[in-house]
Amino acid sequence: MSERRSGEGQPDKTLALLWRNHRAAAPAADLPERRRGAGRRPSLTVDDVVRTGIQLADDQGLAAASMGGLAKELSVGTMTLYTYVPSKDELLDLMVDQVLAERALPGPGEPRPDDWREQVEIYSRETRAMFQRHLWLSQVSTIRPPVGPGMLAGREYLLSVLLDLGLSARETNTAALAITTYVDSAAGLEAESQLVERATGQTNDAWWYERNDLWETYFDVDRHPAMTTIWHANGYQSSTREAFADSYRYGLDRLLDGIEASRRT
Amino acid sequence: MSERRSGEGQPDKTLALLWRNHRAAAPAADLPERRRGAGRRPSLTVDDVVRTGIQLADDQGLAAASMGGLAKELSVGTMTLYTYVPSKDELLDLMVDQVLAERALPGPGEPRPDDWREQVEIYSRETRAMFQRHLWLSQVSTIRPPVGPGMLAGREYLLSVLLDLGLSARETNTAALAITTYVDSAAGLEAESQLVERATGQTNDAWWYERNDLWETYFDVDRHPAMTTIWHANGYQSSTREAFADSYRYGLDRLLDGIEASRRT
DNA sequence: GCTTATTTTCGTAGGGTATACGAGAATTTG
DNA sequence: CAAATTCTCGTATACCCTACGAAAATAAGC
Repeated sequence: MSERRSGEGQPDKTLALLWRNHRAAAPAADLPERRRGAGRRPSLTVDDVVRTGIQLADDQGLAAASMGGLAKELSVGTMTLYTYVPSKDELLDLMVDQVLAERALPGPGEPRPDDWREQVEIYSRETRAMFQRHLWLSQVSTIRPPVGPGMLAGREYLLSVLLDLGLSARETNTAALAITTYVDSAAGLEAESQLVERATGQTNDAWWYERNDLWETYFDVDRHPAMTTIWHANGYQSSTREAFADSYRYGLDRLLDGIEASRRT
Repeated sequence: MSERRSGEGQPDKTLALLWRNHRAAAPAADLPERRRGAGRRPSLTVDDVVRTGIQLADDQGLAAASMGGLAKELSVGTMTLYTYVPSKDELLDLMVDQVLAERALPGPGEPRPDDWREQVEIYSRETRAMFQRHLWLSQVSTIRPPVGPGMLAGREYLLSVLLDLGLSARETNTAALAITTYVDSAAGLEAESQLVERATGQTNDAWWYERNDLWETYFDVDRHPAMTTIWHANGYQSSTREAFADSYRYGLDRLLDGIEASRRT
């Protein structure tokens, strides 16, 4: 599930916004030649808009972070926002990169655990926590991610962890992609699960319970022997939440087992 | 990324629709006491609506499968559709379960490969193919899936495969969840990727190329040594599509390696 | 053939979304 | 004080879902 976030007009403009607070490689004096002095004073900053967007989405859901809702929150006209941000899609990019950057991932040279698996665990933990803080992230497509400092820091960290495994460069990159796919997707599903509970005011367990009719009326034991076996052997977790947590842990551990084993052959 | 699909009013009604073509466990003569004979003749069937919805979403995107668009396609008034389907959300449930059921997964008693990994491969292949045929699936939330024959068949198959591994019932279920999470998510991302390409008329490779500025203007080598290393060692795949395919294969294989290894200890 | 019961059909109305356009307000420079 | 510049934001357009209720179609009973 995902939002649209289609094409942007000016990649250069977008990049400038994403990296607006990084003087690192200073922009080539191209855009910033705004003749500060003339003209009406802005009443907001880009950061104001982005911060409010995140806040609103956190508190009341992504839908509440509409241009109209945002404007009301900031006490300005809707169209005023377009002075600061080219479009809703770009604003979403800015919001996403901002929260991606929140993750406390050790940078180059900073101390980190010796064990590579524990280092992956940091990525996993921080990413899950990020999704938990910002449930709406699960509704945003990551196919064309914001190419900003936050996203790059995440990729850098995971690659730096896997580089030490001594795999080929290609394999290292492939492994990193596989891990992010698993971790990000699973963390996203977990967040989405809670989002649905909040939006509907009904726990997922209650939702399943409401469908008890299924087992009595429609479920055919002959057609579903494996499910029946698992059921009778008490194989189903007691709650949806527990099932999620168990499978997340299990899947990540087995994936890392597999990667570790491939190193020794 | 996902659509809304919030609460449904009558779970019983929904279940009856989902299982409408399965006489297996015949409904308790509760709803079907429609006094066929009196009243105006319906001009459509539920299957017509569902089929057209899938077709429209396949051809023109999920947004085209709106109630209005659907009605136009069927040459009826928009509100007429509500005779056949209680809401848009329920229609989506029906569409999803229908395509889930399309997967050619061996049922109980039907022949299948000896090797369990090859059996998992069938699940993986069929699921990916399903996403490819119906790219819009990647935009639909699976947190509260349609509890219909299609979804149940998928779960049944995967559990039946893993039951033979001799793990505990609980672990078998957990492993199945981990595999579906990985396969469904990765296949969904792949589909979403193509969807974005279609929607924007721009390949993902072209999109990245458009952002070349990043590397020249903003990318800081000192802050991203691992990415730099991978880059110089030619570790990046030549295309987004190739990177996807590689990481999907790699991740699934390592995950299955890990599961297999856990069996021997 | 008429009445009555039943079912399907669907127009209208209401509240939501993003954003193109252009006029007007505010501010500094010359 | 005029000119240049920049920010502000009302209006209009074209979608979305669906509650409501009136009208149309059909069959059974008499």
